[in-house]
Amino acid sequence: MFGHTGGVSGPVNLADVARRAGVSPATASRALSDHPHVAEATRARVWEAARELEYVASPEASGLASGRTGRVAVVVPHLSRWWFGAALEGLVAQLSAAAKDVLLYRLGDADARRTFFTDLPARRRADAVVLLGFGVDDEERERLERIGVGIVAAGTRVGSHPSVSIDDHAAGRQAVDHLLNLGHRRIGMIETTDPELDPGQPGHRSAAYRRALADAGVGIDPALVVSVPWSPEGGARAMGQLLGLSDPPTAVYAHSDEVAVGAVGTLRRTGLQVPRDVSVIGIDDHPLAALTDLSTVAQPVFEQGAEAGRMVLAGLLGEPVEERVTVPTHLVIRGSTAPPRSPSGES
Amino acid sequence: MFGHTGGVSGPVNLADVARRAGVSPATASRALSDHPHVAEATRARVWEAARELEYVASPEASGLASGRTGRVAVVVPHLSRWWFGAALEGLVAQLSAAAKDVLLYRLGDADARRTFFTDLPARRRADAVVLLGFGVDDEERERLERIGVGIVAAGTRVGSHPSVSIDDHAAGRQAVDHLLNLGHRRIGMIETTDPELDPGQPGHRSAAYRRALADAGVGIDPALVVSVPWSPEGGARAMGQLLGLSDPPTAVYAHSDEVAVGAVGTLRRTGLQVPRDVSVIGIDDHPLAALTDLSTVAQPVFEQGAEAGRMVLAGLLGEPVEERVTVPTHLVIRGSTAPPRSPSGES
DNA sequence: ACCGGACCTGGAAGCGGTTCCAAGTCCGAC
DNA sequence: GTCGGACTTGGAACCGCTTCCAGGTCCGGT
Repeated sequence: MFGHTGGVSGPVNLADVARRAGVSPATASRALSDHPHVAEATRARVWEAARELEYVASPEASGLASGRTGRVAVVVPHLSRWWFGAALEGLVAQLSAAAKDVLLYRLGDADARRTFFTDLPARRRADAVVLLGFGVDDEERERLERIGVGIVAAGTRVGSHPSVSIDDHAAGRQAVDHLLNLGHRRIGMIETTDPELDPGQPGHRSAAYRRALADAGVGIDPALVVSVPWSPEGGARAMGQLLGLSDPPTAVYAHSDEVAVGAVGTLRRTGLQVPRDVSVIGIDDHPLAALTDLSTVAQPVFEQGAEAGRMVLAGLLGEPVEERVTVPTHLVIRGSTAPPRSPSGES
Repeated sequence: MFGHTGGVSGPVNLADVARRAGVSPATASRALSDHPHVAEATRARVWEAARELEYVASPEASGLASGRTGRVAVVVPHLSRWWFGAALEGLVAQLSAAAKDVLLYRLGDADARRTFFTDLPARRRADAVVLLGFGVDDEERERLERIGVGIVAAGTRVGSHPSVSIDDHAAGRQAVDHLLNLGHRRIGMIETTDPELDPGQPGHRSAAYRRALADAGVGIDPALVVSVPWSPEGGARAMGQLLGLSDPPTAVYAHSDEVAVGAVGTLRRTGLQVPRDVSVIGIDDHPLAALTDLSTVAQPVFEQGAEAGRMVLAGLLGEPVEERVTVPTHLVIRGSTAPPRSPSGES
């Protein structure tokens, strides 16, 4: 069936609709795009004709003529990770409700990334670009801006463009404070480095850890902080490293649930019990967290995508767009965190 | 920055490139699209001019003129589930390597679905449509075919259009046969019903279960088969139901890993040990399976998306496309399956 | 030296809409 | 009974690129 181009008598054009409705193409066009200054009766007749003919306007033609594409480009670093899929879902829901087409660009590796920002394939292809969990550096941002279309970010900040995200520092504090409140004093952190996500921005989730400990008057032991690339395996490895310390932590704060789950796996394999021997907390409220009874700090992911979608649509309509929306996170206490076995202070 | 339309002196057009290269637009067009019958020197000059000017062709204009859009529409029922994200990743990798734009349509609910097949928004917007884990009934298929573009399916079959998928029956047998080989005779099945996935097709994974038991001479107890909607919670619930039987199963076969993980959760909560008390096996080899040490039947997901992409590209080039590619699955034995505690036969 | 043909290249006609501009209609107001 | 203006409508000029068609060049063959 490939190569077979269309129905019996070729596609239906605006001219066909106009003829059937007994008006000029100009009027038909106005009627269909809900312009003012079209008699109600005429508008109805045109719509009726269009319906009967199953008319679908050629986006190419109307785009060429109007200069608008009706498309929104979405840039993501990953597709198979939960956060991105969920956020994308929220975004797509909004956009398709507004009849915008979604153009998907996945920039997986540095190569794809460079090509994208060099060739700017999105140029002329979309009316706006959404960066979904995709941080860019200044140079990339500048190049992107040269496309001349609206830019919206979700999950990160991009210059002063409208963006929606959580307060990473606050989320980190919610997690670490929870551990502190439980009485933990020797708290490890599994930090994840994901250059795709935030090349420019410093790790707010890490800063929150240091700040929380400082505020609680707990000294920071650099040995308790382990950096790994994002992945459950990374979490497993990091946990192994922490367990190798002469004075291992009684609780561990991981930057994400997936990493936390990896850490829990290592603990189990080692024969240690969670939370009896070690408490573990993550961030995200990944579905996996509920399944594995992991305490975490929940963030509304779908909602962030949806909000980004709303921002894009508002921007496209010329409406004012809030520059910075922060969605709230909240602590979800499950079965992976508990007070330390022996109160801190005793060893 | 919304509404700000482009750089200093407006976008660069083909005419600008042609002028700079000292040729006509016609020749410039031919040179850039690698047509034959263009002198090598001319071609080079044009490319050079295009590079200097950062020329990007207007897809609207070229689409309008050529009748091709350079876009491929992808239809998915979900985005936040692993399978879909992973398959999409494979697909996108192939398509973007061929400079095709990907248009994403998520048809989440019945409403979106109806609208999609009624209005056919994909009409004129793409050169081909890929159904990713998205089954359609005959009526929908017919409407889709009326768009007149190539159709490719991944994860399902759609009429006689090119498709790539696993052999669900074989996968199911690999799982159930594994349990049988371990000595289990009382084997439960957690069946998932997902209308989005396969409205037309019968459950091959279920048929495989019945066939495997029959081949092994094991009678089928209808009470051992539980149907739930796809989700870990569904799996948890189903497991609860199975445990409520007077003679519960010694092993459980779930249609997917996510469901299996839910089942394992219930077992743990009930105080039963896996695999000592009950063995559990799923299908997919979801990353989660490795993390939770779940035995499963692995399927190459990324690869299915990639193959679908290759099929689309071949079809677009007019090359012959295989009608039905079946990718192999293989049993992955992990720690969730073991021989039954008391050999079958004794009760 | 002449001729046919292979190669290159330019001219120009669309592709299918949108929108500016102007013309026409019809009404109420002066 | 005119005249001005608001509302409708049609004509026509693009939007930027592709491609058919034809003209021009240059080469080898006879």
